[in-house]
Amino acid sequence: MPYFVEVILPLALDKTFTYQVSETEFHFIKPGMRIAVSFGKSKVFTALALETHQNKPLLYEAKEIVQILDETPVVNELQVKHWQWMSAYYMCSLGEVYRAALPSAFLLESETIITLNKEHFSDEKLLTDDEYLIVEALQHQSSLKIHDVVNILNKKAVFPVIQKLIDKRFIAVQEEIVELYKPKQVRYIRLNPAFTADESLNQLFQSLAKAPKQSELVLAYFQLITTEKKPITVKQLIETANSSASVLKTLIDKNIFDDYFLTQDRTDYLGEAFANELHLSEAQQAAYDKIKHQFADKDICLLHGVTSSGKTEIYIKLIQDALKTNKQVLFLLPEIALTTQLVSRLRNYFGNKIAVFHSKYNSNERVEVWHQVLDNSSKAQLVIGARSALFLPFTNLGLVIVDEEHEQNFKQVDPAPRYHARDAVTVLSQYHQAKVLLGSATPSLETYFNTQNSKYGLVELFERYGNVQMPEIHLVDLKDKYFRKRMTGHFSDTLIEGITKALSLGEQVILFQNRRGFSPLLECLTCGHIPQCPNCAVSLTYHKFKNQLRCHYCGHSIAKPTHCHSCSSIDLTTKGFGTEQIELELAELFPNKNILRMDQDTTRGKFGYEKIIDRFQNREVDILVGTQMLAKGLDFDNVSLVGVLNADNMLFFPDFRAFERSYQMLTQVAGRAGRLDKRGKVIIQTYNPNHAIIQQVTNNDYLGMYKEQLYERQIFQYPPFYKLIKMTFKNKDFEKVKESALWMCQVLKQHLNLPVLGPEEPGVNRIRNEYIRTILIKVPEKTSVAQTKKTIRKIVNSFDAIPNYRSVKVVLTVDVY
DNA sequence: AGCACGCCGACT
DNA sequence: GTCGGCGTGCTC
Repeated sequence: MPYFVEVILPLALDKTFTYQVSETEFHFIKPGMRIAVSFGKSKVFTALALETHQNKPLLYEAKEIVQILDETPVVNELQVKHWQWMSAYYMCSLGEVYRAALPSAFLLESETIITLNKEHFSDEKLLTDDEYLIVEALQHQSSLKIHDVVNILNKKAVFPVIQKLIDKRFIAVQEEIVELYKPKQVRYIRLNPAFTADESLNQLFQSLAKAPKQSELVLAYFQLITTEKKPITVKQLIETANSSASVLKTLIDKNIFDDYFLTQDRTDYLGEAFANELHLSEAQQAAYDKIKHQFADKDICLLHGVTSSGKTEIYIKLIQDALKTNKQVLFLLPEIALTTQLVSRLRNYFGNKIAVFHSKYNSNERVEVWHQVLDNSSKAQLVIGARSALFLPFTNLGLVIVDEEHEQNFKQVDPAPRYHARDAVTVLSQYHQAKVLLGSATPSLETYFNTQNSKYGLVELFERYGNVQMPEIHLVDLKDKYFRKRMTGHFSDTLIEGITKALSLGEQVILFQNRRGFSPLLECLTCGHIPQCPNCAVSLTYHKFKNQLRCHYCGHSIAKPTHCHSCSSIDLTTKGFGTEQIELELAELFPNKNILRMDQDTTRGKFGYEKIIDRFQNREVDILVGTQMLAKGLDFDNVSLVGVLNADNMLFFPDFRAFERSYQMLTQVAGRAGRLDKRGKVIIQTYNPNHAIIQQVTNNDYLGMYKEQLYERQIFQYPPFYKLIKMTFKNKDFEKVKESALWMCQVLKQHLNLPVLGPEEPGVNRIRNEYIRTILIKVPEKTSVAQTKKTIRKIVNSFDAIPNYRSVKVVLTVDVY
């Protein structure tokens, strides 16, 4: 009776695959183990075992597996269940979820390596030119990768050539699996056991009498071993003895010391928890009590606390509670950049129990955290991370905190699975019967709606920590200011006065400029020509710092032209304004002040972001200019003024969430103002001071915004009343995209009996040389979303069966953010 | 998805 | 005549 294993592959294929295994393997394999399998002609993939069985496939001969990669499962049942939900809900393959879930070091790479076959040498005259080239290359270097062969032959289709060479027995091919994960090794030192007796020890010191450096080191070793009572690292020893590696090497060569290696967890934190007693303010304590109360009969609770209300302390208290019951805690943040600040704060309370996990961590570190979570290690009782942290192999999750719950960053846009971490983690927590706390000063409409219909609990905290007052918000009417000529560049006299005053008091200023939709362009004064991206339907953006024009969609860049490409005129001017220009204007207005800019360009480096924040916190900088990055949960203690240069461009962004977003953004930015001893001030420059959103921001009227927006959402059929499923069509051929999207739209309308919008041509209708069309499907609450998705899936399948449309890429996005 | 096979246009 | 374009089918 043959044995089989059912596996998933990290590919966008919507099925499982069956491989044959031996009886021993059959009994060894457990679901959740990784198995290397060969798939297709020449590739080896890391598959994941789902189950073992003995049902021989009828239609094909199952291949044998290459090898089992794990001793014990690295993925648990709850995860697979969660992946299955994700794949169904977000309309992607299980393989895509699998690929997203595992750290890349877990998904082994296969690299075909070819070597010269020395045993069997035929006549070289039998070789074609291509074949000869390969054989010749192999005489210089012992092995070649497929990639090298591609370069040598300067063509892609190298397999036939290689195949012929194999047939002629000139070369051999081996598939080698490279284990990417190598735990970090730490070098330790110990005294040769021969010297442990007192006598031999004396002899040792005598023998070293003429080598003071060496005896010093040995002494230091004894000193260390008594104080540390644990293995001594080489680094430690050299540092303590203030010695050098060469002295130690001599001692090792003399067989006095032995060195050895141990793997270390590189995510180790050396400090200890301060065992700080957490002190909650009255308001915080009350909120904490209410959350506890809500958790008694609700699994999900929203903590709606104004900016700087001290939500973190409440989180800490709740985490402490969960950890006391030996449960794992997951803390999700919208942005990696925010983890540093938070982690250092939480370390004070949880010391070594914290593990950090996000995609910027290198693969080794991620694998370590994965193992710690899998083993329910004490080092990962609290996991802090960006959205991908929800894929960790939790076995015993007790509490999930989603901070800044409203952030759109929680939604993954590309590639599949296009999931929203807040929503996905909600489902996961149900499997674990864990509680979820969502926190925000400006909750998303969806979440707040769920508190109003009693799905979620709601706890409000309307008092700032330490009784700091909410900032006072001033509106500046730009139309009026321009009319009265009170503007200097993009600065109104009011804003300039505000900045001057704050700076004179030694306080810091934050200026916010949302660049979106309004970037500096290069325009020809003679013919009006604006340089465009050759690959995308957008104008190129001018970057003064690098003196080049860049495309924000595909990254294409050219040096700043000296002549107009259209009419050769040399009269070129920049138009529009972004952070860079604001920074320049500021330098002219306040020549003696330190100004720093924070945006995607300045935070690019490894710790670019941290460096800027650090300098600002250390008060080395007087004015910080930045984009939306500034709005995200950063706390500064000396900022008395926040200026918004133009509140309008985000207000009129063509998106059903534009108003909600603007409210959130402005409120969050405004929240950066204020100090313990002084009420903060916010100056918002706008052309629409009477706009409802601007007014609601000014009056801190979340509820007003909520009600008004909710009403609009209901009338215009948007979330939370309707679920949105977006279809995006992409192809190099403009007509093909147009026609295929139209076909899809008609068929959808026929079969769904739901509002189907489009096909629409987006504002930027071409990115990376591909034309784009979109269709939006609106699914009302009462309609079964699952059923609708099935129907859509079927229609997409028949779409793919149309020869002419096959090459059109169709991307499905469930829940559009 | 990726990849190879196979069938038609623009050049050495 | 070949190189290389992309349409087609398949992967256990």
